[in-house]
Amino acid sequence: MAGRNLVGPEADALDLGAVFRALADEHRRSVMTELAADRSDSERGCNSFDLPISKQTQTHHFRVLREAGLIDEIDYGNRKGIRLRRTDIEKRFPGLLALLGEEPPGDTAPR
Amino acid sequence: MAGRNLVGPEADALDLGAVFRALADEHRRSVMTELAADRSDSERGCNSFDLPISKQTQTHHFRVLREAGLIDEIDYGNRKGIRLRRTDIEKRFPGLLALLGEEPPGDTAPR
DNA sequence: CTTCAGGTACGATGCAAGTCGTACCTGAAG
DNA sequence: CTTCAGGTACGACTTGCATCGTACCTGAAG
Repeated sequence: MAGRNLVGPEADALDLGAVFRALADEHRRSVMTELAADRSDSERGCNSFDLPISKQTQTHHFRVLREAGLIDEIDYGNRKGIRLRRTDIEKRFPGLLALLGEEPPGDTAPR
Repeated sequence: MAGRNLVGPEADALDLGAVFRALADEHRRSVMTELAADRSDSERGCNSFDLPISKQTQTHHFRVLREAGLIDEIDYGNRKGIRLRRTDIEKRFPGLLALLGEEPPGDTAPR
């Protein structure tokens, strides 16, 4: 469990309702789709997704994703890292991340 | 495409966002979990789920599921039949229905 | 030290959605 | 015909949530 100082639920405690609610939002789903597409699972800066929303709203969305157990947030003080919890997700909900790839890219426009 | 007089989107037009939004609600997810568990895919009456909500709200939820492309609603005039669109769902989002079985039964309490 | 960019906390706002009350429709059974 | 259960339509209410404004914190660079 290295590099996870802003913690979400454990792998066994992932709630399907929270996951679906998290993925119901277009912006959060676009983030997850990008993360799922990168098989290297490298840590990313949270402004590397260029979401068309304010900083405060981005903070809110990343918090929702973390509390759903989908990502880790690594706090560096004045910046933050994002990493997909691929193994935990695949363990609890196998095939979920593959579904995100089924969505045609470019459909991530707000509403 | 027999027995589908209240139609939702075609199989190719299923929207992942609409699906996740539909499955984000506990009541709708409990319906889908029951339907997914029955491999015979027999048609069911829409009061066979004993949801702890009023008739009007049930109508609303079944409409959302239909418009998301997850179920068919067969109108008999004074009653209604519900059938899971398993093949369409599996074609567009393979593995999605299996995820619903990952949820422990009895977690379908409201809120 | 000051400055500045990245990020968070708190509150307010606006809109979407879940819920139900009332009224109405439909078809089957008396 | 009347009665009744199942279902819908419309509207109202309430909650949840996405969004942003303001203020504040953190760490790095001058």
